[in-house]
Amino acid sequence: MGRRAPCCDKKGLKKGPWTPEEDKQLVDFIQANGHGSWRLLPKLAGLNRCGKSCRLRWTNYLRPDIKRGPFTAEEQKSIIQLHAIVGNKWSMIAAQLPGRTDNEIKNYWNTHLKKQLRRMGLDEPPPGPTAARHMAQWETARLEAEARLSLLSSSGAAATATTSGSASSSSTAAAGAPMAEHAKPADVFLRLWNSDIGSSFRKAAAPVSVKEEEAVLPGAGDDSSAASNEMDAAAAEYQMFLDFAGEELGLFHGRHGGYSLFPPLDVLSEASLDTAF
DNA sequence: AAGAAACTCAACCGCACTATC
DNA sequence: TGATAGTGCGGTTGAGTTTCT
Repeated sequence: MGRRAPCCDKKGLKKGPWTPEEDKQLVDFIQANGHGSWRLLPKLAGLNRCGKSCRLRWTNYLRPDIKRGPFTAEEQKSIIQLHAIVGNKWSMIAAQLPGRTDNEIKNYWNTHLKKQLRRMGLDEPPPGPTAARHMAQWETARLEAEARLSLLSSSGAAATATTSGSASSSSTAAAGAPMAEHAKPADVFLRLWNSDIGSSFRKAAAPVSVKEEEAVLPGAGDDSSAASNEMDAAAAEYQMFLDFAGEELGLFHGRHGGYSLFPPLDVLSEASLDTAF
């Protein structure tokens, strides 16, 4: 497929921040006519913007169902948990947080959570010999999860077909479309997270990263093999976590972007979330 | 009080995928 | 069947704001 010309290469199209007038024009038009073809929309709505810019503005800012304001503790937890399994699939994560956009979650992750986790020693450690190993564990686990998605997708994911219904795009789900596939409020992720496997994973994850840091410090090194064993154990725990998610709970159903991985947040019991941490 | 540094987040860019012709 | 159009997604940028020195 050849490279496409950028949609905004037309001279004279406005870029940069949207004015309240432009916002109103866009909202009025979409409310009256729907967005239809994004490429045609700006012309029809009388906006001097490219369609892509209009779509972005609408989906990330103007959509009526967008929840503004700070992320709640529950949302933070969900993001962290989901990110641990699916990685930077912001649209998938957003699909589980009604009213939040992928862009918002991505920004929140990059500016708050990443930093927070790093402080706790749970995110990518600083560069070094053990860092590569630590990162490799996480990356391996993440790739495993993605491989499962692809595998299930290519093998038809028969079980999924019965529950997925409308293979709506993640952004549609994020836009508040009803998620028929989640009619049964089975808080699958909580079951996983609260299971023995989830519990042991949680216990293993934090201390290991601290120990692996100590293991590379001069003078702290006579126990490096023990630290290494613990890291292997943590990797194994995480692997079990993923296996359990994929095989026992059927968590990785369907093609990513096509179906939701988990039930929407609003079916999750707040109390269970609190006890999960 | 002022300049520098750090932070935040809306918006843009470019690639990838699907649909259509 | 290949080319093209349309759209979605993740990564990145940069202007505005806040905090620090």
